[in-house]
Amino acid sequence: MTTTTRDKMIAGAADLMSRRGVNATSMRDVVRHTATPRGSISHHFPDGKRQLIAEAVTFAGKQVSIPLEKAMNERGVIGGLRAFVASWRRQLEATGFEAGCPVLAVAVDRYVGEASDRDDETAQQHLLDLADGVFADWRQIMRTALLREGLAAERSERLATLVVASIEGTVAMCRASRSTDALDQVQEELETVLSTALARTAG
Amino acid sequence: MTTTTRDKMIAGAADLMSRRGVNATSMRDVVRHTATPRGSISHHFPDGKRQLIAEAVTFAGKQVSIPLEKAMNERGVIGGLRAFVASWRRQLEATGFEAGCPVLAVAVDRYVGEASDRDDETAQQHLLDLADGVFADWRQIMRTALLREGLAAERSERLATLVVASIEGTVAMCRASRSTDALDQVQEELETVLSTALARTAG
DNA sequence: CCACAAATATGACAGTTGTCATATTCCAGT
DNA sequence: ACTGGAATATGACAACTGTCATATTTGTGG
Repeated sequence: MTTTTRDKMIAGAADLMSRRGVNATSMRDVVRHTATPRGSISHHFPDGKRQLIAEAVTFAGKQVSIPLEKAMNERGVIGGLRAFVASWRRQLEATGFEAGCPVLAVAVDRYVGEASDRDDETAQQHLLDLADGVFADWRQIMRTALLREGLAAERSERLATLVVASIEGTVAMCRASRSTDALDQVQEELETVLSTALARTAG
Repeated sequence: MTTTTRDKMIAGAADLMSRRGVNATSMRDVVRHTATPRGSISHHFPDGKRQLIAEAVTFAGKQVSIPLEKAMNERGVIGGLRAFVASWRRQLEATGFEAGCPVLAVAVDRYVGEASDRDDETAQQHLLDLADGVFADWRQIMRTALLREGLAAERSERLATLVVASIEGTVAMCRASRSTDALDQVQEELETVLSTALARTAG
């Protein structure tokens, strides 16, 4: 495939960003980690590191949202939540609690490129907008599933936000504690909250 | 006071870390931002940047936990939750959604110092342990307050984890969206969850 | 007033970063 | 076979990083 090198760079950047953060991930690290040619960076990403980060964020976003939407459609809200949590647990355990969420990394760890100009400010916001769009995407999937099972619009939106935010926070905390205990606890409470909210609707 | 320079450096480091992340905060940035003498860094922090980060994390931890514990004692669980959320909302709005949580920054954005030796691995874990300790501290305060109002031990622990994790995640999301909407939504749902859990106990 | 340690100033160090310019290789289309 | 553009290789650039060594200042106890 023609785009293999490019895709490997994007996936490798997302992986490294999720482990170390944005600024601790250098382009030389990416080519080392993915065994890709360094000379191709400026060819595949003419706008430099900022473009690579941007593509890594949308890549990571889809990598989560596509199976999430599928699970929601096939297994309902509770099943979808379980799949969502399970995928994060898998990622934590498979990497020895090294990898977290690259989208959260962009939201927390601002990339500081060439300073001075007002390009700086606007380019920063471009990356933040991208991360915000991914979070909004995930929330939207959750919200739609809750709506479909009969929950009110505003309640669905609030619960969707709670689910995404709490799991993002929990994944970061699990990385710090090198344990999935927090994830287990949050999963149980979220299941309880969603179940009772849906039961109240049905009853 | 003798420790004014030192304290200004610690507070400034915590502030910059909460805005840009750990690796995007250089020691030269800290002295620029706090108008402190650069030559004093190695004097006040002989172990270098890692020590400054460590002190900034514990400083930020206490800055949250002390008023949180006070609010929990004076106003109960719901009041304490409201104070907790309000302090984060204040921080977001006062800084134009620039500042987030420096402890989360340490958990997400790994500081990469001098490589090679196994010091690397253990020193990394020292910072992660510190962040984990702060999160555990906040959770403990929440858990104790829930216990005191009659909730079962395991439920208290789970709910405390949910509260801290969801708010940490929400603050990061709000920084990305430059809006407190997510915080409003999460606050409302958390209040509902805690209220019904406590009501079930009392009734 | 003096001495002595704490605090600050200043400059240098090797290493890394993102970016770019220039060469070289690869490979499909004719 | 060959040509033209895509892809890769290689090295260099200035800027920045954390750290350290070496002055110089400051403030306080004698």
